[in-house]
Amino acid sequence: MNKKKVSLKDIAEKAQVSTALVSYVLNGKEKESRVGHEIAVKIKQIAKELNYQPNYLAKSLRSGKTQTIGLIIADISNPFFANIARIVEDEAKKNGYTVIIGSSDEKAEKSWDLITVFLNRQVDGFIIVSSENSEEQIQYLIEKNVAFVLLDRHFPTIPTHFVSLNSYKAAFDAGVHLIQGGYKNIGLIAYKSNLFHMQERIRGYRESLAENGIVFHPAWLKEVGFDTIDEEIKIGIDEMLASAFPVDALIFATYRLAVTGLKYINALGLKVPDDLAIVSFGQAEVFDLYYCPITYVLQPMEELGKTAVEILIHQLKEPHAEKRQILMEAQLMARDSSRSKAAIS
Amino acid sequence: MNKKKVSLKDIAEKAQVSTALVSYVLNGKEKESRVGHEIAVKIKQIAKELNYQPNYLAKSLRSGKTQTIGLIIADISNPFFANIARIVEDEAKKNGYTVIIGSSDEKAEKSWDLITVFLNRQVDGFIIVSSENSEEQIQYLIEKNVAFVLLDRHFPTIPTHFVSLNSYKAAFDAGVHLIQGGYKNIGLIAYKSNLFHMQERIRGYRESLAENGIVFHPAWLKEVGFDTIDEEIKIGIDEMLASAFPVDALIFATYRLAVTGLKYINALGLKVPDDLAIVSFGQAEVFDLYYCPITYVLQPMEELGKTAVEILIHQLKEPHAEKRQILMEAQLMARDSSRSKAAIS
DNA sequence: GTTTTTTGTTTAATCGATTAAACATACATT
DNA sequence: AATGTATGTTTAATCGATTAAACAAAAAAC
Repeated sequence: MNKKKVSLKDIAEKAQVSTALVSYVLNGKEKESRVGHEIAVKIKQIAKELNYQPNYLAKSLRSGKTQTIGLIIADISNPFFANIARIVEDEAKKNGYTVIIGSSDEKAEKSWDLITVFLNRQVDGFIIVSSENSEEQIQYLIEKNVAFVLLDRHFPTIPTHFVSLNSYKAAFDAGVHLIQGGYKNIGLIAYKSNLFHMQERIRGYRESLAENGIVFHPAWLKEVGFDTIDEEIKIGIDEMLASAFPVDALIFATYRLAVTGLKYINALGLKVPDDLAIVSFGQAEVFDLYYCPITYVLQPMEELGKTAVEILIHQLKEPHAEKRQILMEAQLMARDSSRSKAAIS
Repeated sequence: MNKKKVSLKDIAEKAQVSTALVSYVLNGKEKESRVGHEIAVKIKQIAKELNYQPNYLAKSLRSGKTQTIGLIIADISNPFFANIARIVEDEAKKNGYTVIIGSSDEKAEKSWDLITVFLNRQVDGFIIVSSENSEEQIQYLIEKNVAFVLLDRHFPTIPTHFVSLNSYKAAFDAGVHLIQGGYKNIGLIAYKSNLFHMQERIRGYRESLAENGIVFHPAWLKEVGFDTIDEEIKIGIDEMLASAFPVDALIFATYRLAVTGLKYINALGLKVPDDLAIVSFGQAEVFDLYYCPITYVLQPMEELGKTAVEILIHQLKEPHAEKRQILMEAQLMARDSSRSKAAIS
């Protein structure tokens, strides 16, 4: 990284003026600072000639702003989050911000680390997809007066800005969709997590049964641990199928659960949807490629990401505006994996 | 972002010494700068008490180093690159570096943008997955004496550090594998690209045929444009099947081509591998989930990513060491989609 | 023809950390 | 006692940009 970069001073010298003038001109403050017109033109010309690029570090040091956003996501290897990351990055760039991304891998500890590192890097604010038990981190940010928005997951008891999905409604719709298709014994595989959005998915599912007069059986709900999904999903599916009321349809509460579950369903030789109908949260190419396209809950990723950026940037400008809390609606994309029982020969 | 941060000066005042001493002590230079022992202890203690965190901006401005790496990948929505990104990030962090990621979406223009933005942000160096026709960018970096490593793709005519895959060998192996399985009419779907790794995949494929006495037919090779893969793949597959020598096996040169191609193969109602055997580059969950697990070329992602970081960091320490150019070997993971013809009933 | 205003430009402090060089003691050497 | 050598510590410049305040010269006001 050689070739000493062009600095304000270089321009100043070449134009035979002080750096102050150069700074005023290049920041469009000629008017307020009443810079002479010819000089202003000259400075602009020299700046262009030398291809001057201001030094962000110096700027940031002075201003206390880095024009950088820290994005902490729960799992970069999940295509949903990878996509969100890309959207956030694009949107931020449009607004003159750079994004630094970190993946917490669903671990509160890693997310603490990232917060520390990013704060050290003087990010202007955060967009966070929270992991379980990270409430104290959020409290910490609030106390420190750091700007942030929660994305995709939020804590109903902590007043923060957030943009997430109406998980209750989405799960409810998924349940109703299956019931209307003639399925009666509907299972749900979710994460064992106290995260609000997960609890809401469970609640929505149960409510869909209740409201349609279907008695819920405990074997139909399996909550699996993050670190043991492979084994637990197998156990869960086995139990659902072997129960006194064997399931004929199954909802997966996340993309990863679906992928793992479907592998096992394949291994068991079950035919979707004849033996088992499927609806899943999250979307991905996988669902298209499956021999029987998978019905899924379409999350408005583009909007989620863009809105998060928008809220954060607005917050940076007006730190004390009231909290914006947005719940977006998902859309159920019905495909073959949940086609009506009547339609199955 | 309130609560004025603790600075060196704060510590200095509290300890009644100059900032110089504080700096020496906290940077472990007590010995060289012969700082008094009691004072050193006192300073450390106060620093801990106040939970002092140095200001990276100031440090960087002074030192000219930001401890930041710019990672430019070709496509963040491709799980292969998303994974690489994660590996690079982890490895960099272990070495005290932060990574800023940008996706060029296979466009040279976007990649130019990213280079400019990242240089402005004073990254110490780059790890780049080049897009087509970006040679001049590479030349520019060389001229500017910027540290960088090419990852996964390189330009054989430009002397740079790089870590990539032995694409020729991998494609050759894929061809041989199919031939040994009894397949004789083998097609390849690749990108229409002058990128070296793509040309090498084509060369390896053709060589595998040639070396086994199979006459290559032009209809067997389809090169599709980045922006028109959907349509072109359909055309390509149609032509391969309708040709005078209809293919009984197909190699996809990348993950994305495979996903798109398999969708079409599904739509055509072809059975893998009975009607058509498949081998693909890249790996992903999709390949496990397919009704018939897909044979793929396993790239040593972990090593690719780690080595790239290692080379870059070494380069930052010793800018003039000779170029390290590494070609790693892929491993063919044989699965059902290419099982031997003899084994098919 | 002073005084005041306006216009145009420079000076210097600042952001926070680093570090060469200067300074000030104490101790050792002859 | 005079000089030299360690041992501690402070001063001040530096990285590059911003900006309040000081300054100077020209134009307007009385």
